[in-house]
Amino acid sequence: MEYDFKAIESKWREYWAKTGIFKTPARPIRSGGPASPLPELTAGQAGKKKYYLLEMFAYPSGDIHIGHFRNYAMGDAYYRYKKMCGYDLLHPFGWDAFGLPAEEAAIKNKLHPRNWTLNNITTSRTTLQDLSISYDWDREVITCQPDYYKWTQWIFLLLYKRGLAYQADSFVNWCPGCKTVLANEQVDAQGQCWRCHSDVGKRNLKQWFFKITDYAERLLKDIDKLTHWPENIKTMQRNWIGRSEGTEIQFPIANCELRIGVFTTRPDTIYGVTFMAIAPEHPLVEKLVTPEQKDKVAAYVKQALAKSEIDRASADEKDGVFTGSYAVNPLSGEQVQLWVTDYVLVHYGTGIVMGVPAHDQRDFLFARKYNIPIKVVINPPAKTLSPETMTEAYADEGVMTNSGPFNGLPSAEGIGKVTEYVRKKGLGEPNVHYRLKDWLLSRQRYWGAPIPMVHCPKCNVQPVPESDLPVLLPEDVKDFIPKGRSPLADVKKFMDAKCPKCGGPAQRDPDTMDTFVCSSWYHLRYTDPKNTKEPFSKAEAAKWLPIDTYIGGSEHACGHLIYFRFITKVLYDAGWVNVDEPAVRLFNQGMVMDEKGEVMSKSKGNAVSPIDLMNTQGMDASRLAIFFAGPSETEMVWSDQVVVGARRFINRLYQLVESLPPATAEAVGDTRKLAAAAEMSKLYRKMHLTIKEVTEDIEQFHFNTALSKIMELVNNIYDVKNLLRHPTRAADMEGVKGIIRKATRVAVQLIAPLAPHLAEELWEKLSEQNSIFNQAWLKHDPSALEQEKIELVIQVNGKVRSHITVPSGTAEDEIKKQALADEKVQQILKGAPPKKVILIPGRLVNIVG
RNA sequence: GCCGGAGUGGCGGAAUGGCAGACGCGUCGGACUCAAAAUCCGAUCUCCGCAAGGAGGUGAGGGUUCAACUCCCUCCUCCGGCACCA
Repeated sequence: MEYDFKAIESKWREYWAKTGIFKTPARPIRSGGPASPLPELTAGQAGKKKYYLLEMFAYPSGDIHIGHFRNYAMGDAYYRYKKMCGYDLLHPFGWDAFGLPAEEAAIKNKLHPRNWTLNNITTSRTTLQDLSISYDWDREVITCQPDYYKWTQWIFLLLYKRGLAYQADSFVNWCPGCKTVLANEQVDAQGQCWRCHSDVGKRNLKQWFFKITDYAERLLKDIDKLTHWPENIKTMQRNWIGRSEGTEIQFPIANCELRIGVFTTRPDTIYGVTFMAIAPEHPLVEKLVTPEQKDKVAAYVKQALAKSEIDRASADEKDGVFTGSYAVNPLSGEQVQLWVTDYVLVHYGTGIVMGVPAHDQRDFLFARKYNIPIKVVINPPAKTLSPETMTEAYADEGVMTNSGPFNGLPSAEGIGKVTEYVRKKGLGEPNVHYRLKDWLLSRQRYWGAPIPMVHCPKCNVQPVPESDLPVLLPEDVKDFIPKGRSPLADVKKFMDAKCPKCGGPAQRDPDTMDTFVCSSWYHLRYTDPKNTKEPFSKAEAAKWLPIDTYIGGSEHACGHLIYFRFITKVLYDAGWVNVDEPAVRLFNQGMVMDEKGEVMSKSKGNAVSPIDLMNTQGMDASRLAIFFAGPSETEMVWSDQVVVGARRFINRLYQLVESLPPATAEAVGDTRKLAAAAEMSKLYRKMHLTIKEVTEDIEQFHFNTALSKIMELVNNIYDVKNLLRHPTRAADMEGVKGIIRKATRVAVQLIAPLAPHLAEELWEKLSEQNSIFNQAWLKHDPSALEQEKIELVIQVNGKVRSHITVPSGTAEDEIKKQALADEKVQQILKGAPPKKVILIPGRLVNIVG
C-alpha cells in the first residue's frame, strides 16, 4: 500500500492536539527536590531535567515561509528528541508584533496596524499549528498587546530607576524614508537604513537612550563564558563592542581657560602633534571658534552635517576649517592649530583628536592638503624618515626621536612611559573607550510601546508610576502617516497627562520604543506569560532559565543578541533573575535560497509556502528534505528535487514495516543469541552503532548525517531481508525475522524526531499503544559494538595494498607478522626487510619499506 | 584594509591525522510490465587496461608526518561581518 501522507499526517496532528503532548510541565523535575524561589540550580548542573528550548520569535509580516519553517523544524526535531530523552521542556512561541511594516501596510491597505498585525498572527499561528511544530501555545506572547507592553514599560522604568535610561540632545541617525531616528545597530555598513535603505542622515534631537555602555566591559568579558556560542557571533560582538585601550591627554587652549581632552592609542607619538582636530558636531566647537573664523566654521559644520554618513566616510579627501584657536602640546609646549574636520567622529573617544601626520595616514592626508607641518617622531628600525620624502604615514612601531626625554625608546615601550609621565603630571590618564554607543530607543512612530514618561513644565521629566502602567497606546488614531515627529504628539487625549509629582498639567512623551526593547526580554516573559502582577515571577524564571538552546539567524549578532544579553544582566543586577547570561547555547541556522541563489522572502515573491509543501509533498517528506540537504548552519537551496529522496525513503521504511510478519511473531528476546549468523550479527551491530551515532548527531544538530545513518540502517535491513528470498538455512529463518523486526523498530524510533507523523503511524503498526514521543530514547549497548573479528587495512608506504582479518584481541606482534606475511606485501617488498611497521589498533598496519 | 568561515565527483554533501567520495539526487544498465510510471537489483571520481590490476586525485604551491581533505606556511577564489574607531 502506498503511504497516504495526507490521511496519516492529519491523523497524528489531531492526536497530538487532542492529547496536549506539547504542553509545558507545570513543575520541571529537578534533582534534589522541588524548585524553590531563586534556587541555586543553573544549567550544566548534574542531574537537571529541565530544558528551555527557544527559537527566535517572529515578526508577523504575513505568513510563515520555508525559511522560517527550516528554523522551526530544527527546533521541533530537537524538542521531540529531548522529550524522548526524558527532559521537561519549555518550548514557547510568540510574536514581535510592534514595528514599522505594520504602519506601512496599514497606510497601503487602509487597515489599522493593530488589525493588520493580529490578522497576520492568526494566519501564521494557524500555519505553525498545521505544521505540527511542538509549541506550547498556552505561553504565546504578543508584544503589541497591553498585557505584554505594560511590562516592556516596566522594564524601561526599571532601567530609569537604575540610572540606565536618560534623555539627551544629540546628533542621531535619521532615516528620511522611515521618518524616524535609528539605533546605530539599524544603520548598515553602507550608511543606509536597515529597512528602507535610504541614506541615513544626522539630526539633533532630544531622545531616550539606554546606557548600554555601562555594561560594555561585562558584555565583552562575559563573551568568554559563552562556550557554546558560534565563534563568528562572538567575534562579531567583540568587534562591535570594540574595546580600545589608550590614554586621554589634556591639551590647554592658548589664551583661554579651556582644556580639551584627546583619546589616543599612540601617546608615544605626542611630540609629533602638529595640529588638533575636532568633530563638527562637537559642542565645544562654538566656544573654540574665534570671531574671525566664525562664518567659515559655521558654513563648514553645516555642510558636514548635511552629508550622509556614507559620503562622509567614503571621502578620500580629508577637509576641514581652522577654528582660529591654538592648543598647547602639554609635553613639548608647542602651539598647534585647532581645526574642525568631519573625519573626526563625535561619538568616539572625546570627539577630538591630536593630529600626528607623520604616523597616521588620515592626519598625513589632512596635513598635506593644508600644508600643515609633518614632524617625524618614530623612526623605523635602522632607518631615518624625512617629512619631505614621505609619501605616506609610518604607523608601525619604531624608535622614538624628536621626543625630548623619550628619545631612543622603542615606541612600544614609549606608550607606557608617556602615559605614566602624563599621569604623574596630572595631564592625563590611561583610559578605555568602546565603539559601542548607548542604545537610542526613541522612535517617532505610532506602532510601538509608548515611553512611560511625562514632561512637566515644573518638575521636568517624571516617570509614570508603576501602578499607572500600562500607558496605553491610543487605538483610535487614524493619521499615523510619518511626518517626522511622532503621530502621538497630535493625539491630545493621549498627550495630556497629570504630572505624577506635582499633579499639575503635563505632557506625555510622544515617542514609542524601538521594538528591540520588546524583544530583549520576551525570553523571560515565556517563563510566566500570564502574570498580571509582575513581568514574571522570580520563581518561574529560576525554574527555567537560562535558555538551554537558542535557535535563530546570525543577522541578529550585533543587535538583538547584544540587547537581550544586556537586559538580562540588568535584571540580574536588580535581583530578578539568577543568571547573567540568557542563553547557554546559540545555534545559527542557515538561510533557505531559491534556485537562483537568492534568499527566499515575502518581498521577493519567491518564498515557498510550507502549507503548499505539506499538501503536495507531505510534511515529513519536506522536513526530511530540509534536514538532508546539508548541514543545519549552512545555506540550503530549495528545489522540488530535494524532496524526491526523502519521499522514497519514507515509502521504503513504510513498506518495510508493512512487510513485517504480524506482531505475534515478534522475537525481541535475547537478540544476541539470535545474532548467530554473520549477516544477523552484522545487522545487530549496525543497529547499535546507528543508535549511538544518530544520538550524537541530533545532539549537535547534524540532522543530515543522522538521517543518512538511519538510511544506511534501513538499507542494511533490506540487505538481510533479501537473503530471506532464497533461504538456505531454514533453521535461521525465525532468528533473521526477529532481528529484522528489532532493527526496524529501532529505525522507527530514531526517525521519530525527524519525521514525527510517519514514526507515530509506524509505531502504531508495530502494535504499540502509547505515543512514540512518550517512549524513552534508545541507548546503545557498547558491548554490541565490539567485534569478534576485525578487518585491518594493510598499507605499504602509505598506500593500501591489502586487507587482513584477525580475531579481536590479537597481539600486536602477531598482527604485524601476519601483515608482513601477506602475499601482496611480499610481492612489493621483494624480500627486503621493512624499515618500520606502524600498527594503529583496530584500523591499519603501515609497512615502511 | 582588518576579522571570521569556506573551497572535495555531473549536483547536494560525508570523512577533523589512518581505506577520500558515506548517504542522497542525477545518469547508465538490468528485472517487473503489452507499455509507461512506480518499485526492485547493479554500475557510476579521472586516466590506462578485456580483466586482474595499476597510476593520478579533495582551489594552487611548499612543509611537517610512517600516513594529510584534515596540521603548519605562502598564494588564489568565494561568502559573511566590520571599516576614517584616533
